[in-house]
Amino acid sequence: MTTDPATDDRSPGAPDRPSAATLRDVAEAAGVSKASASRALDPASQYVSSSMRARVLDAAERLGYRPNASARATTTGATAMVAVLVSDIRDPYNAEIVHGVIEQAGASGLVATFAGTDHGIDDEIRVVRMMRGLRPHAMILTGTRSGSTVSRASLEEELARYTQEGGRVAIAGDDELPFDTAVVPRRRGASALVAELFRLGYRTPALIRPDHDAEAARQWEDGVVEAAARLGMRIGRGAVVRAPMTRDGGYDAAAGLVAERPGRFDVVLAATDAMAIGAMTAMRDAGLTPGAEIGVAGFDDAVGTEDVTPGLTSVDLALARVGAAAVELALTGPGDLRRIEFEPRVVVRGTTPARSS
Amino acid sequence: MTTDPATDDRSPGAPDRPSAATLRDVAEAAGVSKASASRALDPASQYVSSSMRARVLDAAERLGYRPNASARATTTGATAMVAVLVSDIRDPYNAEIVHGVIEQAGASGLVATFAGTDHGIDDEIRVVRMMRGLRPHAMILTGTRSGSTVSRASLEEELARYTQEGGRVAIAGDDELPFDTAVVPRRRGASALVAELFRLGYRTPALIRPDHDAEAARQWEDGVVEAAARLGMRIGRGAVVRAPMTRDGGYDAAAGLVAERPGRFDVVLAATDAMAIGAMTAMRDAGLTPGAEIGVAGFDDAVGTEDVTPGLTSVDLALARVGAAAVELALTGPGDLRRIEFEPRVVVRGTTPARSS
DNA sequence: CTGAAAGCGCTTACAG
DNA sequence: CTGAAAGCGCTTACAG
Repeated sequence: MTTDPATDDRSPGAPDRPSAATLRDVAEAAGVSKASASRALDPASQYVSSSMRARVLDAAERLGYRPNASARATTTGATAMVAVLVSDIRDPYNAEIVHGVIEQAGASGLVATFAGTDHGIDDEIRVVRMMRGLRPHAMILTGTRSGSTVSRASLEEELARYTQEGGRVAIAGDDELPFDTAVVPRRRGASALVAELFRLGYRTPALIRPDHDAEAARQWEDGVVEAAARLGMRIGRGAVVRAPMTRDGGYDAAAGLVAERPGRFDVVLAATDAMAIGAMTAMRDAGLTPGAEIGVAGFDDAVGTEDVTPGLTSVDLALARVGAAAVELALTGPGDLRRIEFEPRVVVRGTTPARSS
Repeated sequence: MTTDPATDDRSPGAPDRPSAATLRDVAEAAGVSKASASRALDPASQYVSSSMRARVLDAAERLGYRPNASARATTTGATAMVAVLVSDIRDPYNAEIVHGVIEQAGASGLVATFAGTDHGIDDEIRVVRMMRGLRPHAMILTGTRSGSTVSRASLEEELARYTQEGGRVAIAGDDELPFDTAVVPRRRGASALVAELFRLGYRTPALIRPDHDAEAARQWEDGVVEAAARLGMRIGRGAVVRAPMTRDGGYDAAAGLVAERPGRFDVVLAATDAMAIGAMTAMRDAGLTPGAEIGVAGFDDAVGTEDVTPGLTSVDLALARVGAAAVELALTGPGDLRRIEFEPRVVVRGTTPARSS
């Protein structure tokens, strides 16, 4: 953080730029003053004769005029833009949130500007600094961040600086930073899933969870365990298996469960859809039909849940809505530390038919 | 295209914005003129005494100064920004390209600005108009576009307008618009895969291709057929099956092949990894081990190829590099209608062991 | 090496 | 309803 401030992002050799049509061009073409042209172009402006407006609009159309957003921004002080900081756009989870952000921003007349922060929290700090120069209306952070406590403090400080300048910050994701947050309802979703399975007649779940301790995994497990306890469902000692968060991880874990605990569970819950799909295959390979003897449910309803047979029961976390909600929070500020959390949607498919208990 | 020009993207009620530190603030704090402060902050500027530069840098750091990118842009004429138009960020294919774009833009000191164009080519035209106002250095278009010929002409016209204003345009994807293009090497990749399989001893491929006629699918099939013909591999009449472009589509197609043409093919090529993974399951269900009796290969090496057992042979299209290359093309213009195409990488895994023919 | 001045393309009081 | 003028925060010749 002691690197040269403000000196690192000069643009590279800008080509000589032929001129685009300018407000003055439009004004001249329409035979009016720049001030009038500006007003005529502003739909919100009241005091404009419709005849002049028509002439100006016509001239603008003819010239292919597009107002220079930068000039406008230096006049008004802020850019019609929301900046999005996303750890990795290739993660389908982030992509879904980002999609919601883009849509909502567009609906609010703002464009979304991105910067990747693949390289951890320090990268994120750097990006916040850079983005500040753009004077966006808001910054949306998404994805989980890892990094030292020191880095986290620096990040918060940099964001605070931005809010002091009038910027708005909102988080789309986990509830871990002191700003307005659209929370991904993981815990709640896991609980809702378990409640639905209970209603369908399931009583003895087995769990396949990631072998790392990410916040997301913990929330899922907490949600499952909490609902199970509340409803009086038993989760046996050996019924929680850790495995790599992949299809094969799910396969191996389920294979183990089927071999070692036959008859001791009536439904397998996996922390991700990919793991659940692996588990389905393992069950097939063991001579079981997913859904027939034992139910299977995934989580996140992101990919492939409808592509398998039978369809995989899962939970739709409405991530695009989370992204959109973050934008709304940011744009309707100030109101620090608000929380928005959607109701996740349990999607019951063929892998969890009702039990005739 | 006859809607009000230039009147549709005024920003919503901008909050009263407390002031951010400004160049004048820095200059005053350092006791120098604005001009000097500006130069001191510009690493490329030669004529600055190091003592003054130090004082200015120090003041900037203290004040948390970030140059106002908009003001700079209105002075220099262009924004340090590349605009990316992407049809759907949730598509992993697009996400991968976009990732490359973000990285490369960042490396060039530019930020990437996005707009989604989910709603087809007309949406894209609208977005180009809007983006023009931002005066980005370049616009990168990615994803396939569908739309009428009229719409396509309008899009080209709008893009031409942008280039006349000094903007640069590059395409990352299919070669279908008259601008510099970083081409996704689908056809070439399919050919390379077939050649590699030939080398491994395979002689009689069966094909599973999507049941729709997207350009991407056609290129894959062309690449396969061409290489097979060149190498003298036989593709029987009934050996090309069309199926939905999903895991289950691949499953059903492969199940059919195994049942109807036993012994008539030694490797199954699927147009996507998802279809190939479905095909693997179908083979297992038919009592075959993928790779043992019959080889399997996917395409695109996007997701899950390493998560299955054995690992799925596939082709890495290096989409992130395609995205990065598009940025480079755009930034090193002008040079109309250049084509860059990378060598795709065939990734041989367990599903296609060498045949002891 | 440094500073005063002009200018980038807008918007917005302020006077008509 | 319309226009002349000032100002937003920068950069860049132009003179020292």
